Amino acid sequence: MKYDFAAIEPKWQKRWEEAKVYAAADHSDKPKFYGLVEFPYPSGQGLHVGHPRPYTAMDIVTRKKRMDGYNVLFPMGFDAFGLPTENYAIKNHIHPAKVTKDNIKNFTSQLKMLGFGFDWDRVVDTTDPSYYKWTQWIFLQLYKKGLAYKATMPVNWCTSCKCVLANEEVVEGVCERCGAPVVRKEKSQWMLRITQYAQRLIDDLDELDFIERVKIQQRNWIGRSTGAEVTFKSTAGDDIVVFTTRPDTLFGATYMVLSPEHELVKSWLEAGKLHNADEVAAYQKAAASKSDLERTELNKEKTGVCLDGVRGVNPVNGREIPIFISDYVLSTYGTGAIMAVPAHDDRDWEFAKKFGCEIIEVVSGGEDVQKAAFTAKDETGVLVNSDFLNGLTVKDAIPAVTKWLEEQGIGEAKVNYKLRDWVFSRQRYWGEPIPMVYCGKCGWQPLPEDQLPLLLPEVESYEPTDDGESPLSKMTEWVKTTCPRCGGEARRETDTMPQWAGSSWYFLRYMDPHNDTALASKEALDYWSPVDWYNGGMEHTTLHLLYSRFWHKFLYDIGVAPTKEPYQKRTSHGMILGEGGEKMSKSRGNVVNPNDIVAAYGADTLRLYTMFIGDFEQAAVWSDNAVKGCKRFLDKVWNLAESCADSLEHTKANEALLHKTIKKVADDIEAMKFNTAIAAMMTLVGDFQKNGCSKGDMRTLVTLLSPFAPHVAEELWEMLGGAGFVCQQPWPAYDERKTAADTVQMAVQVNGKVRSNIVVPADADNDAIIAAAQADPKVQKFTEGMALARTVVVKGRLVNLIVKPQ
RNA sequence: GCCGGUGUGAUGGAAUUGGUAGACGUAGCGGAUUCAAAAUCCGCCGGGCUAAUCUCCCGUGUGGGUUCGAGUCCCACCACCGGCACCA
Repeated sequence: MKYDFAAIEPKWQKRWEEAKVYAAADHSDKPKFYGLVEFPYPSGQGLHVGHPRPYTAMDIVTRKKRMDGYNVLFPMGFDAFGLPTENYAIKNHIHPAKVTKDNIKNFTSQLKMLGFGFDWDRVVDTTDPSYYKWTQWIFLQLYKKGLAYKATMPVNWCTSCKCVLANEEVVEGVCERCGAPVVRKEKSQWMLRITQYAQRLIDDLDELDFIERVKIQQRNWIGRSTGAEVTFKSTAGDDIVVFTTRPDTLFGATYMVLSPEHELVKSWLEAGKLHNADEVAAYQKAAASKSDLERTELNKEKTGVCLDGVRGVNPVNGREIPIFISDYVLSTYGTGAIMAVPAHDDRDWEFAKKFGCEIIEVVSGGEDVQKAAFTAKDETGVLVNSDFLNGLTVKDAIPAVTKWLEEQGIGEAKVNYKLRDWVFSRQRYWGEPIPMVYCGKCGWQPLPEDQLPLLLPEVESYEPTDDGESPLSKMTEWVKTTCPRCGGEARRETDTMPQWAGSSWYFLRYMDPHNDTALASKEALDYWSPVDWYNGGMEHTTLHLLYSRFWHKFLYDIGVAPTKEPYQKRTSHGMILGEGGEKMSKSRGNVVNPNDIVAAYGADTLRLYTMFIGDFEQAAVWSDNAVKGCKRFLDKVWNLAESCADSLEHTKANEALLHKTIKKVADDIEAMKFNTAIAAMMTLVGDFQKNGCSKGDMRTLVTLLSPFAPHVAEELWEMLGGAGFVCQQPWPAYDERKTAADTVQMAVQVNGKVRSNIVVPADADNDAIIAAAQADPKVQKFTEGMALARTVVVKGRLVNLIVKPQ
């Protein structure tokens, strides 16, 4: 018989489905294991080779867990709201729901074709009303707790998608999705107060088993910095509050800078206090019209205008100092105002040089501050020109001055975060409707929960409008409603939620996907929480991963979720690149379609190859040629199974390696080193070919192989007379004692250089090993006439003789 | 600029975490089988020296260092990739 993957694979997929071997039990005496992969966006192109890599990896992990006796939950679903579907629908005049349905169908069959052990009874679809009912429900809870609010503010506006973007969706000043320029636009938006969770999102990382780069990236994104808020006076009598991380340098503040949007500037202009009002207004206007891209590109040259008519007063010494406006101070961070200390801040220094401001050294220990700012924040700097702070190090001066400011009532310690609140409105059709109603009398009112889900209405056109309104705004009949509070005439919110909404809690829905009275039952949540291991892309670190941690913490706070954190462990895979080492893309024409590989070599070969291609965490380059090696390996296994000896005993010659391999494959799966696990099995097969092998040997091999290549493993298991499914067998036991051979080969070094090899009994003691080494003629060539000064023995590896001339 | 990551044969990558560098796989070369090809099997496959050998010499981005011993640790640099970017 031949290894006929085209017949075998569908056969076993069908049998697995019939026997429901991958269904997770709601109740079980076994320990639970919840393995999760990021659910795909069901695009029209179908699966590409990027998908199988993380899916196969977690499939292997969860299959191994099942064999280890866990009750495993390994679910799959579809994150189906989003722009591509909507754009496709617009172009082809098909309803997005229909497009989504077709795409999901296609994705499902492709995923099944690859033999993943998903529990298909638990599929979720974020666009299904029975699902988004609960997305809307969570929004209402956020609203009720004051964590969702409507605010008019400058937001990121994608000129091509005609839609608002979250900060996280703007990459280098352009839209993450389409690459079009992003501009600032004043809009009234729903916002989520993620900033209220900033500290907890940082702190709780400590308890989690996330790979370090994910933690670092999240911490950096949240961007905590500690310092103080200090109140300056203006000569016009106002308080100007500034934030600084360096309160110790207060005596060196020689001017102030307000962001162009600062409200004090507005009020001074209106009150006619500024003699150069025209110049100031012109600068404000120019700053407002700059896109993010222009802001970042122009960040080399500092610009600004000095306010003529109002000055600031430094509270520590009563000195009057000039006030500027400049767009290097952001209105959205801190208080939108700074004290400038050019001697000890690079940006202030640069600005001071350009505008001729005074530079006063208050921390000694650096070079001449007229030539460059001295910014060290450690013990190297000592305070000078600073009255009561003189002589203190920077480290000591910061708490000292903070305490003093608090006593004087002119300042206090303060923590700031770079993280901004989450802009939650999108002016598009294909998203969850925001369940809010605006009444002229009562203001914004939440929809009563019994009216959920608030269904997306059928519309004629999904086109976004140029005036920045959602397509839903044209649905006058849908928009018109009554106020839940007073019963009067009211309008529905016409913006929809962003793509990230549905994915912020989907892992909870898998625990109890058909529940109609709660997002999931308490029992299911208690049993399955948290996700034990979640693998996904690095690109979601500051988006989905952060958002869903935020939502989950909120659900924990209101008593819905049982754990503080949603995911115990997070790992991340590298991308698969095209053959040239470039990103796969349609325009480059280097996209590999999994269907083609499955047709030519079978799903097992594809699975094996995507795991063998390289280090799982590292990017890897696709190679059509190397796929063949994996197919050959499976062919060899097949041929061995057909020709092996009938005995169920292990062959003596293979025993040591067999036991080593059992251990190695198990350890490597846990460490996600799938490539070396496969290499170890290849080595074992090489030994089987050399030494011959028995049915017993082959059964063990096939069991080890089954998480990686489940179809062929099932077929061979059956062929070798195994009972039941191989995927339901326990992981083979290995015997530590049997992994050791009787004798070992050791390298002999003389002064650190390998000169020979000796074979000694595995249990030989150091003296015996040294004696054997010294007896070796090749070694003697180098030790002759020398005195042995020292020996180093590494059991089972090498012996090093250190000799000196006599 | 700041924060991460990576750098090893022709090539994808291994290396028990300080212990014989190049496992395993591709590609290549030689042989067996075949009328022939495919498939399969066996052997070779970093560089140098050599007629050929020999753990003889060199070799893990570069230059130093620590160590009996360094791909692995330390210091200084170079190149590429990713993230952030006027966050006071």
